Amino acid sequence: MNPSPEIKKNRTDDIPTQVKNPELVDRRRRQIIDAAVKLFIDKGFHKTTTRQIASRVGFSIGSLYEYVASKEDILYLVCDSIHSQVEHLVADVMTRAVAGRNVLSEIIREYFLVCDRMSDVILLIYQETRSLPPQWQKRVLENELRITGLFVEVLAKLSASGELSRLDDRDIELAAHNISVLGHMWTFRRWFFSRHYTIDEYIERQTDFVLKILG
Amino acid sequence: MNPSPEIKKNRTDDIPTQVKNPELVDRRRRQIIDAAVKLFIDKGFHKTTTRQIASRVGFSIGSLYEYVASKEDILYLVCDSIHSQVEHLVADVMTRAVAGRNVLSEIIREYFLVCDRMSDVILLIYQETRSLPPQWQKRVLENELRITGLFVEVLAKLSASGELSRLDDRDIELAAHNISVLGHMWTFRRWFFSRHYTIDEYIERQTDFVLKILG
DNA sequence: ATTATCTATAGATCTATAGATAATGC
DNA sequence: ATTATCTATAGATCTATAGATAATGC
Repeated sequence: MNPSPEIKKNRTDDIPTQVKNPELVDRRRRQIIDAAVKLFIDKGFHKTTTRQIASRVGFSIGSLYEYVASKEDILYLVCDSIHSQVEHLVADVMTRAVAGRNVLSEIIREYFLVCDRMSDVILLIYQETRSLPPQWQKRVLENELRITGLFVEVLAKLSASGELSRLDDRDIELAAHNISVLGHMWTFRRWFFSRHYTIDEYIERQTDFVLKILG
Repeated sequence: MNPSPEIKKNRTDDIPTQVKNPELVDRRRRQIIDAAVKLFIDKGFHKTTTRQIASRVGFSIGSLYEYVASKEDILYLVCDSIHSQVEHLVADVMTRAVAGRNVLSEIIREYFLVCDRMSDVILLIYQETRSLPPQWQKRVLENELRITGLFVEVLAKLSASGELSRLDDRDIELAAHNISVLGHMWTFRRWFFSRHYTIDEYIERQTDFVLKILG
């Protein structure tokens, strides 16, 4: 999709490390992220200890601190990785959907399914973003906004081409936020919805609502 | 509104105390809640120490533990108090609105204004509910559901009387959740919305959307 | 006597680092 | 020699409680 060569996003700029070999850093940090995500989902950030993370990765606490400078660094790596996954999935959904019929319904359906699959980590972001240092908190919020921006683009295109009713920019922006958050709502009210609705019923009814607004 | 005499809800049943005088317990716990809310908003639950809470209330750490048995107790008191405030405010909004014209718009407006005013504490609930012991977590979620239930009632009434289009029960339920969460969205995306929208514009546009669905 | 409050601290962690050791490649 | 990893622990907290003290009412 993007013609420019894939830029390997490397967080070495943001998060210093004692280790020289960049591939090793990437690999180890990936291990750290995988271990930490599970523990954070399970017990939350503050109740997870750096020792538990190290031991789950399978190396010592000393080694852990060769790859990050603080526990917050790990949380940032985790949040950034989650957003990057979600963003890729959503972008993917969109390229596939614009080819078909009923573009908007298709996108909503696929996006909500992504939210359903990722619900643990989406919840984690809602709960732990505030535990980040302010500077990284800002980054995480920018990531969130970028994902909403993908919806803005699609809605704007559909509105301009007449496939949806014409709305002003701000209505489009707001509708994009609403779609994002209604996906999240499935995750943070899961304790209720998963007992009373299937994801398919949820998708169907919410799609009808959105189409009444935009259709 | 409720004909039965006001039952003073006393949390003594849930949270044991060493202190015999019930009025004193209520008063001191109110002080503890007030101090803790501010600190939790400021630094989060885990980074607030029991000592800081005690010192902000103006008594010793020893005394604090006469009124609660653990730090989690304080968080529960805080969450419960917040929900009880919000519930009262929302219930209030509704009794006043059903008298007037444009009931639904009026309710949405007033509810969103409540969310705007209470945004710090609403955010706190989203972030810290998971730090509660499971049994109390459940209580907090029930509180949330009860507030959504108030919207369900109103929508059902309006739908039955023909003031809104007829919807089945599940659409009404879902719409009630949506309204609740769109109010919360103003609080947890405040970092974005407060820069780009006034609360009045937000209310106006979201109300138009909701009326397209229900109106 | 009883109730409420305070002081002092036990006991249990947890993060982060210093310095030692092992592995790799010249 | 250089890089990566490990062990051991300094240093800093923090929650919760035991036991002492002050205040209140009989």
